[in-house]
Amino acid sequence: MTRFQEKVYNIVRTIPCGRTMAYAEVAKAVGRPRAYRAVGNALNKNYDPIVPCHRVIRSDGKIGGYNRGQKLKEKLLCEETR
DNA sequence: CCCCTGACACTTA
DNA sequence: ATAAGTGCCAGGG
Repeated sequence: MTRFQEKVYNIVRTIPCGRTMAYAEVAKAVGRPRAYRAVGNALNKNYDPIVPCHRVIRSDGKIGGYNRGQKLKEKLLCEETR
């Protein structure tokens, strides 16, 4: 586990319910505003349920991807954003 | 060390 | 508004 991913997971973990963060936002939080690609990579490799990666969406407001299936991510967001 | 990949973002056509 | 191209960062082979 690299420090980068560790930081990314930490940030994503701080995302409260009904709240979403863009990959760029997380990247800025970790100190790499231009590393949104790496952030997505980290989350993609991450399979830990302790990290609400489904709260992380694209800056466009789109769902983006999810290691468990975007459909599920969309559903989860809808449920908690409710 | 170099090349490829990836859950993105921005610019231009 | 949508599609395609380019730029970016980190990890793995």
